[in-house]
Amino acid sequence: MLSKKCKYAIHALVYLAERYEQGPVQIQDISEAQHIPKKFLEAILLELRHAKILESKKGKGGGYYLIRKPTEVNLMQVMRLIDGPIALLPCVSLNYYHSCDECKNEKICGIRDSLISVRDETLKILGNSTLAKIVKRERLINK
Amino acid sequence: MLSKKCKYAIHALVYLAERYEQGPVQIQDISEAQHIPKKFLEAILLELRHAKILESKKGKGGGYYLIRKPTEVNLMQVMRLIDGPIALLPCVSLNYYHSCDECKNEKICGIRDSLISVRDETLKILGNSTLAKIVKRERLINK
DNA sequence: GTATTAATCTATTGATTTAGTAGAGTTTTA
DNA sequence: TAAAACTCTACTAAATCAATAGATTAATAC
Repeated sequence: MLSKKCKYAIHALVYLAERYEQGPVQIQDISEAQHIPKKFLEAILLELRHAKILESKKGKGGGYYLIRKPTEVNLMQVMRLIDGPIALLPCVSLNYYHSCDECKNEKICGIRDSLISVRDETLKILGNSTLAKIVKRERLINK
Repeated sequence: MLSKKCKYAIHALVYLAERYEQGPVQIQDISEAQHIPKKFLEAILLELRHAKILESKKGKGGGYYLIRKPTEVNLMQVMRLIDGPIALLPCVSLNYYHSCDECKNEKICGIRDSLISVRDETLKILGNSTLAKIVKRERLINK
């Protein structure tokens, strides 16, 4: 399961993608529209800024905005950033690999095969789910 | 990520599947072979018994054994039992569904589509990963 | 029928993670 | 220089995870 933090991050990013290249959006605005606790959201947006997905502007007229194209930000990136590994076990993780201490020999483990398949299928779908596609989908539904 | 509990459960079940219809296996035996803390393993095996996957026998010559065919127990069942939902959000879960309180309208949510795809692909792979197949895989590797 | 073996049940615990909150500080703009 | 808005540090309550301890019950062998 994704953490609430991650779900909030995705919703905030989709919200910002809808307003791409339309100037900074205030935390308050996102917080109210998406029902995300403001202080919690502040921390999340900061993290996305540090990851160079967002940029911010201080002072009046300030706020947050996307600095990558909505076609270039996907759910795989966001989930990895906020929640860490996508794989179901550390020993099949590409970005957060470490071996299971209780396994003597990883090569002999019969469950890794299945978990590698799950990982690869999941990454394929999430890597393909860009903010642009999500925004498009929501606009289609609303028509 | 799977909990350690779930990983332990899977390893214990694979161990018992290797010994299917060969009489009860003691907790101590599984615990040592798979490097699982004994007391923790006790609780896990009890849970698997309550789920009617295992049965136990007390006293001398006692232990745990599979009461379902290894072809009829798969990773999807075990993960759901021990860790709960497989879906990435409660609002796309088949067995543990509940709506996101902050979403006004689920139909309009553009991220659900992707998460439903992830869920379906994951279930397909895990549902197909039976203990029998895992045991077979390990035997092949060992040859 | 008693000793031994092995699962069962109840309960508690420490560490970590999650989901926030509080409040002072800094930067920008009007 | 006041107001707006992000930034940073620190703290906290609750839940979950990963066990551990110890007394109890049931089955078997002798």
